[in-house]
Amino acid sequence: MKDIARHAGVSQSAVSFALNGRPGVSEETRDRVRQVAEELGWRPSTAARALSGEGAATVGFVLARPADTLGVDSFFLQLVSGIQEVLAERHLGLLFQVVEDVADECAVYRRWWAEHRVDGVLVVDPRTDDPRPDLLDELGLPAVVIGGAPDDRHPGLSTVWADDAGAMASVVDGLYALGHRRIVHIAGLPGLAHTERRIRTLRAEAGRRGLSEVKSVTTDYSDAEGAAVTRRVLEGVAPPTALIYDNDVMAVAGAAAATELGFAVPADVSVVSWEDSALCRMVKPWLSALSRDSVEFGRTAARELTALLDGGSARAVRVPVPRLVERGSTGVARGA
Amino acid sequence: MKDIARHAGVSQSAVSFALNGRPGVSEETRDRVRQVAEELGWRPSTAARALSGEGAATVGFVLARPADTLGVDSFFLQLVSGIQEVLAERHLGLLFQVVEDVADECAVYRRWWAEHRVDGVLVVDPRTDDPRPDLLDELGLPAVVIGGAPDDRHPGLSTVWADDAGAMASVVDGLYALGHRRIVHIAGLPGLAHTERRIRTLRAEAGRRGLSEVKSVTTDYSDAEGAAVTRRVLEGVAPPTALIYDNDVMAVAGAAAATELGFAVPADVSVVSWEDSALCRMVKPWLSALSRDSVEFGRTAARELTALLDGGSARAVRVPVPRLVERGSTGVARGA
DNA sequence: TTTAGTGACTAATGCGCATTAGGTTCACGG
DNA sequence: CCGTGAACCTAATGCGCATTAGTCACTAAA
Repeated sequence: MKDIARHAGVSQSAVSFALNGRPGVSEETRDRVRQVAEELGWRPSTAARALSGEGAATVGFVLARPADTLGVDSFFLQLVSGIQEVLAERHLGLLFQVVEDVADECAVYRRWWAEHRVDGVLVVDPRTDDPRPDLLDELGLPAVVIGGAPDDRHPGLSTVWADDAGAMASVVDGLYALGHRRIVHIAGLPGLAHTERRIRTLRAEAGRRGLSEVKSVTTDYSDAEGAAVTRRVLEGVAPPTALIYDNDVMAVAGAAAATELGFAVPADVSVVSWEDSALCRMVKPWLSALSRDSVEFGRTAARELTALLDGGSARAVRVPVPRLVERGSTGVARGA
Repeated sequence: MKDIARHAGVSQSAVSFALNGRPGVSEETRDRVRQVAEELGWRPSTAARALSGEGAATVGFVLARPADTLGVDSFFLQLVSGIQEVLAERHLGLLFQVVEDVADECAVYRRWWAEHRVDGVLVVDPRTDDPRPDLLDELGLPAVVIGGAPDDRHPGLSTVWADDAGAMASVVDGLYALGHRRIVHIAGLPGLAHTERRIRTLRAEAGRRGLSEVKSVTTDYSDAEGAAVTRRVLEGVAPPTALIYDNDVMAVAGAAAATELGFAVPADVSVVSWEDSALCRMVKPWLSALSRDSVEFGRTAARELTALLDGGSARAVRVPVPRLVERGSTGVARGA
């Protein structure tokens, strides 16, 4: 800025006013300063800006997953991509960190907060009994929870969520209409808010229809567990006629396992994946899947966070209910 | 720091000396200051540190991919995970950005540099005729190129690379030994350095053995193109007996396409994937794949970058040659 | 007894920006 | 002709830290 001031023949303050749209300089001078700044390729030092109270111009994103669990998962990359798109417009940086568990994640938030490193954070994989909302409230760190249900106890946090309950209800509706009465839901990690929501909804739906042979089994989202659970339930007595998998990886692995056991898909057993991706079109038959726009999900979350940073108040935003894309893996229940 | 100074009954300078291990304070005072800092949960403001010449304590990572291409790809997430692991030890942040193309990527580097936002960057997907090394040289931004071959013209850049040439040679060796003479390599994006290296090596190996029916076809890495190219080459006259795919997504899609066309794997056509992941074990038969440790790849790259930041000189590090994991998709060539 | 030296600390400065408090000039009204 | 305000600009300050240049007391050497 000193250089710009010298080149333009004005004081540093004038440069600051000119470049930040503050009053106090003539339009003429403003233009001249702008031009010089342009020529010099000047960009404000984020450090200096941050130091003089402008915030860090950075948003944090922590992914709490053991390194070996980071497998084939298109969701996060797409989510991040959407987040970026919105943040980039505002020249906000995304500070990304992978940690082992939620405790480490909390430590990262504390550190970022103490270091004034981020202006806000995006929280994923909310859990039942989650320590993070309390912490973020305590720290006063603006935050958007992605995938959590609206939560009255944390009025400071925004929430961007998909209606899992509604989606589950519609999936069960569809399967029921096809004659399915024995349904197993191969769920994701226990303790995750959306896992629990889906499980609760499935139970409620089953109860409503008087279906006793409907249950959920939790897993770690891996192909291995997806296949293992599939084998276990299909080898039992009165095996299910429909399987709902909480992600695409397990759905594909599960469908393969079923086929190996001699169960034809969808003649003997229908398969639904709760995540749509190229994976679902890599097996025969193609898997019916709940499709949602993860990139848009990310955009929405980022928009909520920037709104919060702009001083807006927190709110809960519901993204469209995932849509069931019927492909070849769902059909009429055997014997129905 | 002012608070700490007050609580400990010393000057701010003393606090700074004490906490940074500088001489000028007694051990007794140092301990007291440390303790007070601990109690107050103090962490230095990164902005202030950066402003007083300590660097931004941040490393940049740009992924130049159109949003819709960010599909099922375990490589990057694993790579980032490994990078993180090393950076976290040093309390270095990772600034992550997704952009459309290399031109945008260069713009991001320029901006980061001007804003003093990062101390160094990690560059992925190096290309033939890549503008990035020149730019980074010009900016004087420490950088590690991931996946590029050593490059004499940029003595300032470190390189972490895998020996694609060696791996390709060994794959061709193996296939040749199994009697394969007609081999098609379904390569990735043209222009990527490693794509070109593999193509060149394949051609050389074919030439050495006098094989005329060996070729490479470039794609965009998508399952769709993988399948399309597979169909095209298998439907031609004298179809290949072995297919080498540059990633797991195409390998799986290609294997499925081959099966659909009535080509049994591996009886009629052998399939090798250049990327190993859970995907390769989701189809029957399981795919033989070149396996490498992406997490460790990331760790190595991050270590090289931190070495550079510590003032070390640039070097080229070769990671172990990917190992071919023989599974069910490779076999003796029909008629051999 | 003086002097130099050393250990332990404080005061002062600068990093690059935003901002607040002052200045100077000019036009206009009384 | 003075006072007054507006328009435009400059000087000075602070953000939180690292660092350099002192300051002071006390000890060992001369």
